[in-house]
Amino acid sequence: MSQNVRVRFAPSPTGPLHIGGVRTALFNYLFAKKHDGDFVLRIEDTDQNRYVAGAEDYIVEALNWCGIPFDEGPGKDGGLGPYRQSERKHLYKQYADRLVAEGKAYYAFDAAETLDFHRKDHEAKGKTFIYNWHNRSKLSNSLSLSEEEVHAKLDAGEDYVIRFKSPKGETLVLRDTVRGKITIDTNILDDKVLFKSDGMPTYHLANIVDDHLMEITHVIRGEEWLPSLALHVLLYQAFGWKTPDFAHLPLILKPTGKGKLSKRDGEKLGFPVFPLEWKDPKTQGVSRGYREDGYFPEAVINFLAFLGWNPGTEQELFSLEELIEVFSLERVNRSGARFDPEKIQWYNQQYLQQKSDAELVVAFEEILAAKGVSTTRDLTAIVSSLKERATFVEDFWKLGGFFFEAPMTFDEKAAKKGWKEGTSALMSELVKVIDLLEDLSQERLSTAIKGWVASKEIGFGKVMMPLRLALVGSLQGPDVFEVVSILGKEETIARIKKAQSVLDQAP
RNA sequence: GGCCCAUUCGUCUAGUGGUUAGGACGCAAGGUUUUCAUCCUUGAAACAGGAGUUCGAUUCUCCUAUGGGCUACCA
Repeated sequence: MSQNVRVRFAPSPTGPLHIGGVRTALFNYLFAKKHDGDFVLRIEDTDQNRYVAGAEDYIVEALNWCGIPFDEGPGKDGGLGPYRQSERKHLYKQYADRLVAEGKAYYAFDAAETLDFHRKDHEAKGKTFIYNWHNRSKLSNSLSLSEEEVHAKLDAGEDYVIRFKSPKGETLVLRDTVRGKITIDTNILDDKVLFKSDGMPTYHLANIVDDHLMEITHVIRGEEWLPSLALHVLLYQAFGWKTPDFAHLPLILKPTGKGKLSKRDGEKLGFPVFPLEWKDPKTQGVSRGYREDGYFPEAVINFLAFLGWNPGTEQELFSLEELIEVFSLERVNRSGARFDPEKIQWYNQQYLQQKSDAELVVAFEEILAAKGVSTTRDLTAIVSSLKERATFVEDFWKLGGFFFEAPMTFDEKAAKKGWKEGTSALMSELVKVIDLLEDLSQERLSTAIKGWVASKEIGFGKVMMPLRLALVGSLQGPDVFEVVSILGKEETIARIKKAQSVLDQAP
C-alpha cells in the first residue's frame, strides 16, 4: 500500500518563469503522471519586497501553454490549500515556536548591521563568518542571553528572528535520487533564519512546513538547492516528520561562456529564455517568449526534456504521453547542460512537419490576418507546397509571400543567371502555351510545358529559371508548376509580362 | 576564501573492466531536384591531466585542473 505520489512546483512570483523553471516543472509533471500522482503548484511569496504583479498569472499561463497544467494550486483547491504562502502566513509561526520550545531553535536579536560588520570583518581577515555553534554564544540571542534579558527584549517588542540551532559534530549522510550519497559535516552549517522579523517565515521553514502539510512525497528541484538539503533534512527530523525523497536537477547553462542561463543571454544571442512574452510592469521592457516566437509547445517540451535527461534509446522525438511513459529520475544527468538554441529550432521543424495541412492553415491564417492580407488563394495548397522547408508557421509568409504579392523587384544575381538574350521571346511563347490550357493542374502544366520545351529543343532550365524568376522574384521556392497552378492563369501571365517589362530594360 | 556538486565529439548525450566508443544538433562533402530548401549517403569531430588498483582501464580509487552552485531576515 504505497503512498500516493505528490510533487510540487514552487516558484516565487518575482518575475516571468524562466525556461529552467519550466524544465523543473516539466520533470515534476512527468514524474507525477508517470506514477499516477498529483502535480501541485505552490506560490512561494514570502518575500514581500520581491513580489511582482502579474508573475503568478504568467506562471499559470505558461504551464498551461506548455501542456503541463497543475492538478492543485491557486484556484484549484485539492483540500490542502491555500496554495499561496502569503495566505498561509498564520500557519508558520507555531512551528517556529515549537522548535524554540523544544530547544531546536532560538531567538536572535542581532541587527542586520552587526552581522554585516562581522561578515566584512571576517572576510578582510580571510575568514568566513558563520552564525553557528562557533560563535552564537557571543552574539545576541536566547542562547547567550539570560532568560530575563530575552523576555525583556521580547516584551519590549524588539525585532527578532528565529534561528535553527544546527547540530555540532555530526556527519549527515543524505540521499539524492540523481546524485546518490552526499556527506555533510554539520559543523559548517549555519544557523539559518527560519522566521523573519517581519512576521514571515523564510523559504526554508515555509517550504518544509508546506511540503509536509501538503503531503508532498518527492521534492524535485534545481541544483541550486543542494546546499540547503542538509538544513531541510534536519528540519524534517526536528519536527519528527517523514522526509520526502529528494532529486536535484542539473542547471541549464549559457550556450557559450560561463555560468547559468540568464535573461541577458536571450537578448544577446537572440533567442527567448522565457516560455511566454513578458512585459515588465516597472520598466515596460519586453522579453521575448517561445510562444510569440512561433515555437510549438511540444517542441519546447521535447527539447527541455532532453536537457539533463534521456531515455537511453536513440529516439529523439517524444510526445508528452511518451515522455510520461519512459521518464525516470534515475536517468537524469548529474552535470549542467548548455542550452542550445539551434537544437530547439530543429525540434520545432520536426513538429511542424508532423502537423496536418489543415492545422497549419489555421495558424497561417492568423499571421495573414495580422499582416492585413486577405486572399482568395488556396491556402492548403500553399501550405502544402511550403511545408517541408518551413521551421515556423511564420516561414509560410517569409517563404511564400510571393503567393500573395507579385514581386516588385527581381533578384539581381538570379536575373543575370536566368534572364538572358532570347528569354523574353521564349516567355512570350510560354504565355501562349499557358493561355491555351483550360485546366492548370500540375499534371497538365507539366505535360504541356515539357512537350513544348522538347519541341523547341532547348534546355528545360532555359524556361524554368526565367519563369520562376518572374513568378517568385528570385531563384527559390517550391516546384514551378505548383506555383503556377496556385497562382492561376491570369496572375501567372501578368507576372511574366511584368518581368519582361522590367528585365528587358536591363543591359 | 569556505563548503558541496560535476567533467565522453563544438553542443545535448549513449555506453562498457577488454567496443571500429554509438546517436542527435551543428558543420563539411556528395547525391536527388527546374531553383532554394527538404530528403538520402558519407565525412571530420570526444573519454580533462597525473598517479594508483588490475593481465587490462574511458569505466574503480586518489590527487590536480577546469566548470558549476551555494555562502542574505531572496527564493
